[in-house]
Amino acid sequence: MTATQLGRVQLLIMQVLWEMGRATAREITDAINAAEPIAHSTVQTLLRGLEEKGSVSHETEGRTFVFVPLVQEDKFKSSATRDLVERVFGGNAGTLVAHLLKNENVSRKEIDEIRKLINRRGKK
Amino acid sequence: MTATQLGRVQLLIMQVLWEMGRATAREITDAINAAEPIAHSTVQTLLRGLEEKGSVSHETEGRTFVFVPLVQEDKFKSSATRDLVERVFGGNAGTLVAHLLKNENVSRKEIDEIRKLINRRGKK
DNA sequence: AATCGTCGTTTAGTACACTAAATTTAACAG
DNA sequence: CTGTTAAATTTAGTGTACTAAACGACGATT
Repeated sequence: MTATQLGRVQLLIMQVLWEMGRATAREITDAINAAEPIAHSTVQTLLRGLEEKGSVSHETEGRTFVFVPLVQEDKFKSSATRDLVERVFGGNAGTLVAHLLKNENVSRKEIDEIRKLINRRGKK
Repeated sequence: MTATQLGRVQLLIMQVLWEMGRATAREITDAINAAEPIAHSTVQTLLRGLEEKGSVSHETEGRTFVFVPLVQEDKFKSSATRDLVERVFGGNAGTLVAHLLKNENVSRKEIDEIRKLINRRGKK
């Protein structure tokens, strides 16, 4: 069950909220506009959709809506990752990592990070 | 550029083709039906869409179409993986692995596999 | 030869993400 | 009190994935 399914732009909105903690529709529009053009009306519509889905909530502050994320970033990452592992890599996370190492350009620095993590995990 | 974008059921079809190498529409329908119900007509429609996109091709064998995959499985996996890393993990593959180890239930067996891979890579 | 079943093809409809224009609502300056 | 501005809300249009019913071709069976 992929409870936390987000579209591309919806994810952008959530990322702004995760980073800022709370934000108005206008602030979100501006933040996204720094990277790519988007209409304010679009952001508002998507926020309503996200609120319907239970991904965000809003508080009325004076006369403007301040939106806050309800879905946790980690929860979403888990959902997205599990989805990829399940659908593309037959449910085996190791296969995904193998693919990363073999076919994707992973920097030496990233590899070192991974080795550290895996060794720490091995000690337990 | 996410050239190789596939829907959920389209991916199922491709997986059948990747596994079998070549298959008729009927064979694909049967294979998917083993796991979940799907109408033969749906499979046929999706195959046409996949052919339009250039993901598959067909050869006429007697009076039936035999479909073959054009897109390579590895290419697709790369595309899907890169998409996740880019959109969800800020372009850092190490972050994805860190997430896997921290938040997903990865079996000891899979962890051993990963360690082997990473150590072999480290030697270079 | 007539009909039957199996294909591929055409057409239609639903659902959803995304986009944005149009409308309404609310504060506030003058 | 009234006009301007900026916000929220409503409404509508587009693209795409998915689903499947309806149609047509064609060899096989009788």
